Amino acid sequence: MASTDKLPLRSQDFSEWYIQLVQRAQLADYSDVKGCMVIRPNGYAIWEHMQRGLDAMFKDTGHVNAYFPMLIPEEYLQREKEHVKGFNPQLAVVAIAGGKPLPEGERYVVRPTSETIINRSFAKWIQSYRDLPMLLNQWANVMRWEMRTRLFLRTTEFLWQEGHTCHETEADAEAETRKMLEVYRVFAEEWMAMPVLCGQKTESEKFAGADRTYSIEAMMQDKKALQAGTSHMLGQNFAKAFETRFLGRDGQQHFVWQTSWGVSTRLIGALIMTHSDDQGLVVPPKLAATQVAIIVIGKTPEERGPVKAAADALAKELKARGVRAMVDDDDSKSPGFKYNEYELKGVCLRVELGPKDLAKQQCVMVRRDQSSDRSKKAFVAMADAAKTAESMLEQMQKDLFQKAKAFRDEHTFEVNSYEEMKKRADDGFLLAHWDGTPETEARIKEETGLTTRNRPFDLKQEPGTCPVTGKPSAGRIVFSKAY
RNA sequence: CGGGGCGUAGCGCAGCCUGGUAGCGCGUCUGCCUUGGGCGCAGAAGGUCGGAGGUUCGAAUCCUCUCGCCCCGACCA
Repeated sequence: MASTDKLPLRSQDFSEWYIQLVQRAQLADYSDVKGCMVIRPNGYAIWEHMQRGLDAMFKDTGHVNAYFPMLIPEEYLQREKEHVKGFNPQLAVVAIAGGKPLPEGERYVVRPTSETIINRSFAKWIQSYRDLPMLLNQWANVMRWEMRTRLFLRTTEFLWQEGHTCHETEADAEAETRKMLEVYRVFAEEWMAMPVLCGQKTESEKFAGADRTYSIEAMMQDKKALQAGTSHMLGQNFAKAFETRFLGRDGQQHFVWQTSWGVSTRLIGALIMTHSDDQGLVVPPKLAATQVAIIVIGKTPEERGPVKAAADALAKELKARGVRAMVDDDDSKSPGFKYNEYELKGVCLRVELGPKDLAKQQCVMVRRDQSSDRSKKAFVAMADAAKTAESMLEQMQKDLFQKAKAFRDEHTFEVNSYEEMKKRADDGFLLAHWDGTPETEARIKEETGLTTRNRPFDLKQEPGTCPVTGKPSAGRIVFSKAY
């Protein structure tokens, strides 16, 4: 059993806490394949719920799913100058196939992202403005040979969805880019209960091959930032490289305007680092595999019999309401052991049911996000149990978001001098002026470890002075240390 | 590729500095006892100390080489 020792404390060593938690909650393991991880059923269950939520939102916005090959002819990658420059160092290349070495130029790369191979198809499929917009999404694995990896946050191979769309006009593509960023915001905030900043990335932080990149940025409990999703306005860069053209309403040939956007299993890491505590995993109800665990308590079979019957009845009622509930009748483990076990695994609501409760026709309910406070046990009449459980889950979803938002807001500051930036480098999100040059951005990163996250849409842009160079600044941007 | 750390029982570790033939916790097995916050007690099994070479009467311990893993950094859509 993996759960006899306590976790390291978040406040003492956040990295260690995170790694131990991921493994002890049986979400994922390191693989023997360097840089890769094994997502275990508990971890994959969270991904499945994420997929379900996201996929529904993509369909609502008119997108359809498709699937393209994992191997991309090397030559495709080379076609877009910035794209190949950005990804070349991270590629895994297939140099032998069918027992024969492939000559240079005829090799394949394992997709690091699919813009190029999808554009090959777009170029064939799209003839006229009547074929537009083309709105595709792909659920897939991709591979990027990163130097340093971290469970869920950055692994050599990862699972994601990548949306790829083609539009008639620049304005349409821009609107799509922003629309999908908004979909990500809603998903992050309403499903993951994770507040995010929506905004534009800087030139040096944008996607290789895009005109503009937008991101959602979240704050983890160690006050570091995590880029949780990106949406790219690709302009006509790939269209030109692959000759993805259409006959316009004006009777002329035009290159399509494109977007791409993606989120990955990194979101699982984000979820953990946003909500979980020293007891283990905390998962928002909308994404939890098990929302309610009912624990049967009793010494003898005579005692347990009626308790089990009541527990089963409650579980049935919960399931009828669409709540993911389970009954734990295992008498080989003590109730106390199970409390800790379910807290580690992130079950949202624990129901304790024993002979004493049954005599009073009640049960005990403990919300996972309040379980460290032992006074927060709720005594609930059995008649109301299902309804109460359901409303407690709803409340928990809201409270998790509010708590995370309050944390982020408490750790967001305006800073007005370079000294102040250096001093507060580890304190969270710093709103600072910047002269807009990559040189200054690079210098700040070098000297303080701070990187630009994005320029949030809702951050009022007022002119000021760059604290580093004293040059004029168009407005503040978010700086933070980041994963 | 730099910097640091670690390889000793299924898992987590101590022992190493100052050499004397291996120990603790958890888990496992047996029995009793327990079950509302990680039950308790008693007993038992389980190891070529990552590998190779060297020093020595004697090496987990000292020296050399080697393999592997982890953390931090550099890198990064």
